[in-house]
Amino acid sequence: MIQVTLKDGSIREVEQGTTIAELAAAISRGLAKAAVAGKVNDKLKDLSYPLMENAAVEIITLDSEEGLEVLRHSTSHLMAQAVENLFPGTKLGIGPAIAKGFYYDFDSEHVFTPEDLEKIEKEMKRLAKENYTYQRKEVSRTEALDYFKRLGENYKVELIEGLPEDATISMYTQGNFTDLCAGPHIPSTSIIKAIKLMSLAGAYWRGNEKNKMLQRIYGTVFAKAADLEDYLYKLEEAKRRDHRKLGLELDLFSLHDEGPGFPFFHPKGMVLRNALEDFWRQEHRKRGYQEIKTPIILNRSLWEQSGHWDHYKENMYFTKIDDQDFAVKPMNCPGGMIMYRTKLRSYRDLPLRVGELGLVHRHELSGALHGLLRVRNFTQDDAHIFMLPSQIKEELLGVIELVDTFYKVFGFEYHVELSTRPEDSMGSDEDWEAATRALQEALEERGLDYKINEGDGAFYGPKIDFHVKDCLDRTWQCGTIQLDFQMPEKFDLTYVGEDGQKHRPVMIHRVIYGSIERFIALLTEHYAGAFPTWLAPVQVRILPISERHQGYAKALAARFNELDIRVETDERKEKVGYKIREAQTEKIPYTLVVGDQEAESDTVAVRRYGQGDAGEKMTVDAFVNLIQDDIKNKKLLTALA
RNA sequence: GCCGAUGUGGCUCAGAGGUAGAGCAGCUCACUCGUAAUGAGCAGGUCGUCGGUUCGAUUCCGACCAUCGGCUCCA
Repeated sequence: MIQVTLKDGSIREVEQGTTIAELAAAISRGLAKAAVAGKVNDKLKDLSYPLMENAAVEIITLDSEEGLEVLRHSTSHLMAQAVENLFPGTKLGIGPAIAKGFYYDFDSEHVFTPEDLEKIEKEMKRLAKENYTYQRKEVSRTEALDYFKRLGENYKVELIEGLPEDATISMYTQGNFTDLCAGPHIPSTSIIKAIKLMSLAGAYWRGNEKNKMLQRIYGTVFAKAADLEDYLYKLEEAKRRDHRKLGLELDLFSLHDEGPGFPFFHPKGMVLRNALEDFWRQEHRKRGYQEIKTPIILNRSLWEQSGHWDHYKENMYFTKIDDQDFAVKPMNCPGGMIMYRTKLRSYRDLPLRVGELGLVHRHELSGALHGLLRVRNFTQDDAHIFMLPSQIKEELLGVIELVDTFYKVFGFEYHVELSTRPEDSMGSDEDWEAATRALQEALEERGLDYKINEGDGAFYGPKIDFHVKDCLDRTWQCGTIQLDFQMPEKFDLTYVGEDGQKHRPVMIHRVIYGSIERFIALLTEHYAGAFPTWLAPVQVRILPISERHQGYAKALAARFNELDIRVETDERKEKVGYKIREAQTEKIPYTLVVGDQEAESDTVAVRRYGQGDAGEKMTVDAFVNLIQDDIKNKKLLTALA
């Protein structure tokens, strides 16, 4: 007999060789039915895995993310099986589970079409009903290689050859289909029901653009149909929130063939931008930042000095002026360096916090452009902090606090990643280590969890990235803090220390919004276009009921305008219902209906966005107090879109 | 940049080898109206661009441009 410790801490004695499935059955019938896999000493295993010694065992069901992951992975095999049945000779790439589904990469002469997806899905459903079991077989390296070589599965062969010497190589078979796979898998295909193939895409073999592009089919699967429907509904909701769609509908910005990736901001988009920038200036002023503006175009020599010429050239735009080479800035820092050098700095001046809302241009690949989220010119809410080495941690903490303050105001969740030295970089190992350690210490002192991205740092220093989560659960890098020992060196920046000698300052590059354009996109999707009052392009719209109320409406508008409340009057000869509908469509936070009753008593009938009531009557003063409080406190709208 | 799809009036979309239609928006007129669409009329497009096939193409073919979904990259 052996002892197994279950998730709840209880210990059970079972025969040696008992499988996880049998263990589940011994615990309860329900569990046996729901079980799809098991976890032995924290390692995922098949239900058929025999327990040979004392271990901690957990039964995995489809209620958990891990269970779904197993299901999704197994479904990707099922899809590959269907594809092989329908399109014999298709070569297999890889087919993992991903966040909300799975994919499989195929290499086929045949170019898959959306109609094929329907056929494949149908075949998958047919195969699922066949109730094939997923059978694991451990094989030797030679056996595995022989098998896949015989089938001409060269990608699988490449994978096997890349496996470490001591790796256990396993293959899984369901029906007529066998795939190289570490597992685990669900016991049988009949569990797979709520499936949908989603889309087709090209994907490079092993993610390397030098390799052949394979055809990737994305699909998803859930434990039950209701979950799948819910997921599809959320995708629809996300489409409704798409900032490209809302940006057009709300007249915020536009993109044109004449300037791919170079957005045009409309008056309403500018109001939003300016509100974000005003808030930014205010918060930065409070924290001792100064603001500067450096040129867009600067001489080649500067970019050579900064290292951009060597490390960032592919992303830059160039031009010639009077026969000399110039570059359009892709970053603001070199300009900031020049600024620092305009006078002799003392240690008493440090830390020097210098902000710049700087317009940068970067050549992005045409296929990467995406609304305002990925553009070719954007405004970074940049700042460079020049400081003494002893001030590093405190300054880092200051920036982290600032980022947190900002994101909280918008109600964004975020997570943090730390990126270390990339291959193409400059500087000494010691500097990089010191910089990385400083970032790490600041994060730890702040008590923030973080993920490490090896080799993902900027070419001049390691960085902390802040990733904001949007309504589609996509994450976007917004804020970033980069610690830099290189630029001060390259530009020979100095300060005079207490000892009267020149010393080298350390520098931080950082952004909070990241890019104003991207941040606007995120906000648009996050709020579904219903911006909180402090950001709303139009905060109040006044609707006179008939022409004779226009005078009162205009007088009110003038009053609000004086108070810096963004107001519009809808004087069209339309019914109130029509105007209300339009105001709601435009997601204006406050709509004021004014007729005889209001005009006589200096009151307004207030209707808030998304709250379908007739609106409460209040005096104009009371309304002013209400909206000013709303604006001042940057209140989030509570109503849904 | 790469793979695939798409590209028709401001917006959403229909259409067919013979030289284009709808709804919304816009404009005009009537209605002066109390919380999500009043009615009628008018106007608006060299069907992404450039070539080719054809008696004839916006419709078929090719190239290019842009957009969309991914890959790669990144604020």
